[in-house]
Amino acid sequence: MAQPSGTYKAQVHPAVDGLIHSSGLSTSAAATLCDVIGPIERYPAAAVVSSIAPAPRLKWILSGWTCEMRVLPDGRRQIFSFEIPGDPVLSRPVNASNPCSVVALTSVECIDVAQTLSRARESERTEISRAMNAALNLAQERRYEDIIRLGRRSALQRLADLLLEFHDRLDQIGLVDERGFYLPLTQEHLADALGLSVVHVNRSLKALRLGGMATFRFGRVTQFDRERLVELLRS
Amino acid sequence: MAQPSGTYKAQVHPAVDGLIHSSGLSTSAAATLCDVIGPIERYPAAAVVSSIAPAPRLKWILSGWTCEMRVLPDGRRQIFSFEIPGDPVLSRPVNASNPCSVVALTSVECIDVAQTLSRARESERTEISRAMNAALNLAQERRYEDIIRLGRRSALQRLADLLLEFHDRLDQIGLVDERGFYLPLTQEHLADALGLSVVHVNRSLKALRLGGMATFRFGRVTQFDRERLVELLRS
DNA sequence: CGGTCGTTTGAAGTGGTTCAAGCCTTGTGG
DNA sequence: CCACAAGGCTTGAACCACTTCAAACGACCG
Repeated sequence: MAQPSGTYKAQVHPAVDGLIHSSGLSTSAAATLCDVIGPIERYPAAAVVSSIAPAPRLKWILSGWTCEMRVLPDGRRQIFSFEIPGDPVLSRPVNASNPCSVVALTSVECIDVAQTLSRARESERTEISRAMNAALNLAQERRYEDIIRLGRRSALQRLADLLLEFHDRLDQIGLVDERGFYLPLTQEHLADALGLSVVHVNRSLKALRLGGMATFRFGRVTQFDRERLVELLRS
Repeated sequence: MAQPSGTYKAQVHPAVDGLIHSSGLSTSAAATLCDVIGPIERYPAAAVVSSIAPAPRLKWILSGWTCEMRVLPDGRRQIFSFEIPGDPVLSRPVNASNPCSVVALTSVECIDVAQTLSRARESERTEISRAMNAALNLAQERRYEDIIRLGRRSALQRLADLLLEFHDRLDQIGLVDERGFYLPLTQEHLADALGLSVVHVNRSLKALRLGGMATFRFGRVTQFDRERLVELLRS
């Protein structure tokens, strides 16, 4: 799973695909990035991706899923975002004022951006760094959608909206085929992201399934009908 | 309302106070900032603070309140954030993919940050620019709290949490006195920020009032009991 | 093959919405 | 200075979306 030798193939590397897509990284800079990818950090599912240093560190996901989340005093959780290959994410040191932790949902491979950048030549360093920032910005913009989702949508719409987000993001990195896409989450994860109870997520998923709009089962989304899901958001 | 001549007095300038507080701007750089404050843009209540240029422009609020919001297809609104003097806010050109508009809630005075920076000397320019970014970052971090508010809190808690945020932010710029603070919003604004109906905001405000935790009436918050409001969030 | 975690379903309760009407406050024009 | 209009606030009653609790079922793992 390290970088390929020499030439870079877009199709085999969803993460690089994603960065190119979200930030307009040039293919030549992308090739450089592949070459200088530093020590790969690996985390098993459920591990916390935390910065050991006292300052936040920017990580870049090569493979696997993570989420940003916080556990509330009463034990309930709020998930703020999900990261897939090609996404940058800020991992912070664990302390009281930490707004969120980054948690691996599957086994995860990622790199430390600053560390990898230090291995690149000056010229490409700035371009890659700019691209990472652009991708980070894009993630920030998504938060507006998150807030609308929580503030002004019904349970069914929240699910539809989130599934659409997953579909479109995974599609950009080539992880969607005609049969659907993998979604390594439990219903509880969806509940914690959408501000709903697990039970109600279950019922809403059933409604989506019976309505023929999307089926989420065994970690896979199938029967995904983009048009009708979008339609659902307009009511 | 232009900058004072020569010396800078913290007490008379809530906006500068705020920037110092949120970003650790040095008092000398703050004095420079006051001196170079560029053409002041003025907007009446309900006006849209939009960038005429095709690119987003960073504005810095001198006086008055604004909010970031979006109107949904069905006419309902979602308010993403409120800005008070000393806050930076990104004003975007109006177009279809615009995530949000900045709207003046009172009459507002602000400056264009880039324009003002161009009037400062190199050395102070970087420091002021860094401070603006730090303040912008702080606003970003607040979004985590916003999401928890919407995702995992009851109506009463959402109100308590938002009032606490207002109180603490206004306190930092010296806009709270022992009698309380001004809050130039309608109940509908609160509803649109908290993802609730106006009617329910009204009932919840009544509950807070009867519970002796806070009274919001006629654009003023009084009887503000910080401890009990914090207590309310821990249940 | 048993245990654990995740999913599914039912029944009852509750927090928030919607609709509708009346009231209060503020601003405006006569 | 008063009358009126308009917008915001307040209240009641009915309804519905979502939660909670509880129990059973299914899939996966050692």
